[in-house]
Amino acid sequence: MAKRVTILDVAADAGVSRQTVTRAMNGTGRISEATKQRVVDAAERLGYRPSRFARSLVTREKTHAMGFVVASFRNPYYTDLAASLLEVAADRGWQIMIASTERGMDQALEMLAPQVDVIVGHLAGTNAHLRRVCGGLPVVRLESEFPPEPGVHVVTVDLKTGVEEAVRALRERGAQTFGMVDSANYQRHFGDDAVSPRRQWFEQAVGDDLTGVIVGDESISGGGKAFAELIERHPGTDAVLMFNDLMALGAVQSAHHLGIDVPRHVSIVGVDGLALGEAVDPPLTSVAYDQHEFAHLVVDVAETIAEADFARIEPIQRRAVSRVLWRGSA
Amino acid sequence: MAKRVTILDVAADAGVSRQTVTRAMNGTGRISEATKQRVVDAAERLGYRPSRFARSLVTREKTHAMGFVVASFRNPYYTDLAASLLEVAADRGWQIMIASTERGMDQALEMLAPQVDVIVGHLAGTNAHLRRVCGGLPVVRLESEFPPEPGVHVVTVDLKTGVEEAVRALRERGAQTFGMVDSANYQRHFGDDAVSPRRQWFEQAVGDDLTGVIVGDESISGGGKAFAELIERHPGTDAVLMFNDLMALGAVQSAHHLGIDVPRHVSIVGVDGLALGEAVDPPLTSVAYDQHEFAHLVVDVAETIAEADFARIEPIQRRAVSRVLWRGSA
DNA sequence: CTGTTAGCGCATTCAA
DNA sequence: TTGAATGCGCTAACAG
Repeated sequence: MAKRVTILDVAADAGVSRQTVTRAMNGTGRISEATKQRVVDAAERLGYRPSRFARSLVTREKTHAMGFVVASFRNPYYTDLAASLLEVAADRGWQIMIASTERGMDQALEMLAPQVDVIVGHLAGTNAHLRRVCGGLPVVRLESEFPPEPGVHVVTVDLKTGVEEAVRALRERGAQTFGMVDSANYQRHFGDDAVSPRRQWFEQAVGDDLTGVIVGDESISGGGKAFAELIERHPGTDAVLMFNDLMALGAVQSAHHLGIDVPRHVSIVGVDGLALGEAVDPPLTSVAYDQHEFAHLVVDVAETIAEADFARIEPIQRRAVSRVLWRGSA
Repeated sequence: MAKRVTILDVAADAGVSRQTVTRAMNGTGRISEATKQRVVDAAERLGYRPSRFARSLVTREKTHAMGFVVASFRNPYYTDLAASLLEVAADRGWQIMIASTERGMDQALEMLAPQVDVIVGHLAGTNAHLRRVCGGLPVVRLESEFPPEPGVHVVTVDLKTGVEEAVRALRERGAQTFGMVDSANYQRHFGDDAVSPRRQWFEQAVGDDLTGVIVGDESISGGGKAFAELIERHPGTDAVLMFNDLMALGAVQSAHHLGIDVPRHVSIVGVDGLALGEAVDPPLTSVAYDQHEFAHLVVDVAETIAEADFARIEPIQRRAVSRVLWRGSA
């Protein structure tokens, strides 16, 4: 492995001091065109590339880096969110480094931690565990049910309001009986008796008009299967809340196969407001959060942490609003 | 802005030398449990966080970082590719930093360049321009028609073979007349007379059996519109190649609206093999490249560059194969 | 316009 | 087990 070409090598080769090399490479003002050219040529010939670490060390780089941890980029929920975060972060001078937890969350975090100033993501595990794995790095948990604490901040979405709004509006449109497809993940994590928050809000909102709740896999096909089962077991249901848009996509497909007219016979409402919802027929109505607002909240928190120079500060909690995005399926 | 807490502050607070702090923080062997605890406590109290730049500078970090430039994360083509790249890169010890060119390619590159060891992406512009903007950083162009040159390497997909295979197989299945929907982007870039490579390969493969080619926007709706126009102008067409899967999705939707049975009346073939193609009905047949293989080729190139210590080396070119992924639409 | 000096914050030698 | 020196590669500040 060849020794690294440093600024000194270039300086020697060009017969100048290292400071002159810096000036030539960075175009920082006062330098004669001739020597600049000589330095640039030498650098090119030697294949010189400034060390980003050394440079950042001395300039105390003004752009910060955020590590974004996602479960999987195969899931449009995460890619949609990543798209918004990428846009907002770029506008506000933040870099995004991404890692997926498909090979294990701890491994992803260990890889990311040395490279970034703050970790952001839908993280599992206790706050204490996260703090340990992240090596003292500030963490921003997304959609976490754990309360924030020093070093671990939280950004969530108030889906409750959106779910209530959806139920109210569906009633106004004539819906009288409600069903829901919940995610199996929740029970897998917290036990068979556990009831997901979304389901709680929904059951509270519909009261006695609930026909039934079926649990399904968090995927398109899982949603489709669970929806079919729900309709079979509770044929009178005329409005269904799907745990999220991915599952709702499967429900729309499933309804199509079963010959059920959506939304005339059954209204289908998803959660998240994914762009993908527009690609199906009918387009998906969804309890949507504003991804752009959400991304801004995340960067807000990161910015606040950065302004405190990444020292210990009061834990922060932010909450984005949600509202029903009426498209075609309800 | 508070001064940064350094290792010296912790050392002073704990009443030890800085090396002892290093040892305590990194768990590097010889240190008594008592002093270690004292140091860790002091670090915690002061909110000490090691500088990743200083550390990387001195340890010559073994994990490299790759800057991945995409046009937009709203486009499933890029998110699918990013997912594969993320998986492969993680397995092979590479970090991925992502930036989108929605706010301008040069801006994205300038942001990325100081943070990574190599730039990868679907880049526009001349090689010379890229080299300048990237500040001498090695570049890997994806799907580029520019030949590689020192410092600018290339990874492409051999779609020609896949397109030929598709036409041959469609003929065997009875297709006699062929149409195509091309992307308007190509002509926008290279002038109205320009013919995209995909179109060239397709026209060459179908010969006299071509009914027509319509140009459309590179989007779901653009594909749908162009497909409808193609069928209207050339009603006899019984097999259509869509420029890519995104446009093909629109074509399937459009056929549905027009009451055209796919694939009985018209076969539809996309290009890229996106996972999204499985979510529609009928699922999309596509000239697919193996994203996993493609990602491996990209990391191969990056690895080769890294092994040469990022010095000037012979330009590299790699090419992934493609084959037809028969699903339901053809 | 150019060179010299002095760090940035850390880990890796060495001694003690 | 701990401490003292040294250098990673670079740029900022001050010379000249």
